[in-house]
Amino acid sequence: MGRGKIEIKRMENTTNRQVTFSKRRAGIIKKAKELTVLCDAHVSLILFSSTQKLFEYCSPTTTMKKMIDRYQQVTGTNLWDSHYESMQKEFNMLKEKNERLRKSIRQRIGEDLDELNHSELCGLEQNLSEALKKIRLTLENKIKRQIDTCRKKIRLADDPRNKGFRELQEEINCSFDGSEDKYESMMVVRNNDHVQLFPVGVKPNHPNLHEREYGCHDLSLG
Amino acid sequence: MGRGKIEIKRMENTTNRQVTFSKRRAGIIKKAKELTVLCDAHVSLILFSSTQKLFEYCSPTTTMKKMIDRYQQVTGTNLWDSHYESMQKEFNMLKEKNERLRKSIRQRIGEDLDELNHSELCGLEQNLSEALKKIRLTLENKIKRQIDTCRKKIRLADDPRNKGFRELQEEINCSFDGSEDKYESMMVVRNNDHVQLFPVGVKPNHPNLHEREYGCHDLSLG
DNA sequence: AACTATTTATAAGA
DNA sequence: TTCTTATAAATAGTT
Repeated sequence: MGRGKIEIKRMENTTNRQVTFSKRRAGIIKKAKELTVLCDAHVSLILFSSTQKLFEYCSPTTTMKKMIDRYQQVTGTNLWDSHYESMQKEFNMLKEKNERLRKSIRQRIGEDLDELNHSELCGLEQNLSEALKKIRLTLENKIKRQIDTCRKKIRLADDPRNKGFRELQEEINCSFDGSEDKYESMMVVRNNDHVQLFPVGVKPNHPNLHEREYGCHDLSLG
Repeated sequence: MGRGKIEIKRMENTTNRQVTFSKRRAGIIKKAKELTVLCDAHVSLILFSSTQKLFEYCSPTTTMKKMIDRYQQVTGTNLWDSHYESMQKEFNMLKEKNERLRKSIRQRIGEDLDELNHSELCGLEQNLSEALKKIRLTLENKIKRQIDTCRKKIRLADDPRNKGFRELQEEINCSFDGSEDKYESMMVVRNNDHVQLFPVGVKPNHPNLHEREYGCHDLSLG
């Protein structure tokens, strides 16, 4: 049914194959709908294109699950059990992966180091060193940007041509105890190539405060 | 397509309905076959007539079970939910946890740092610093112990009261290029409070060797 | 189940 | 992709 007759065999031209799939997919789904309505039938249709895209139709009088349940009942095949098995497998794999990730983090915290041999310890040391460099750089850049912004505002405020000094000052305070970062001020201590940053704020400055804070966000391994 | 046009609504005449079901059933199954072959698609079709009779088609390149498994994988709907609801929940929780662990590791490698606010960055910095201290301490202790062991053995070997010098010497070599640690010797470079260790061995000493080795063990997040 | 007038689906082209 | 249209295919009503 078309301009010419075609042989029913795999269409070699990819574009053609995809276009034909689109058209015939629409056709078969229409047929399924008509069959449902005209003949009071229950129809479920699952299609995967050659590009692995999913299309489906299911009579509105039923659901995919009901159709499959019924299919099993009639055919006697039990699809659930084998599915349960495969799910169990996936589950265990995920668990293993999870354990490996936890172990990696524990080692990155400095625990369970005895299990590593020398070469692995060296690798870990190097890896953490580099990470630390990146983190300190990020931190430093962040501070620098904020200090710059601050300076600009102060310069603006100090300029005698500018009126509304009070309002500007308030703005500065606003942006400084930052809704974004929740700290008020920062102490930067530089020793060798190492920058240490201490937030100075109204919050009680427990020595392990940061660790616990970070922990809250990302180390809750439970 | 027929002697007359029909309206798409339930056919009231039972005989007619059943005849039409037969004809259209054959039609839709033929379409499913053609779609399979022409477009290299995977098709599964389940039909229940109004008399509850089952008919089915499945592309010969797959099976009903595979189609259903794939269907739920793609849709995420879990047809088996009612059977294995609790397992599904656990599975999803595990998946989420997994994602959080990965993110934590990425940050500990120095990636995705922009997502952290200042306080979190400080915490991470402190956390890594401390971990690094522990790792370096462990590494140093390991070396020290090995050097001590070595010294003892040499002292023993040098003692003129001891016979079998050659055997002892071999034992020393054995424990030194260690089945455990797979390196032959170590260079310890101390600068400030920072100890850097360079394995000196027969293996080609690529600058990123450790990182890659460690990566093999613990950073394979896939 | 077979026939056939018609409708419908669609292949190729725009 | 979407529309057009000539033609093939499906099928409703009939036998």
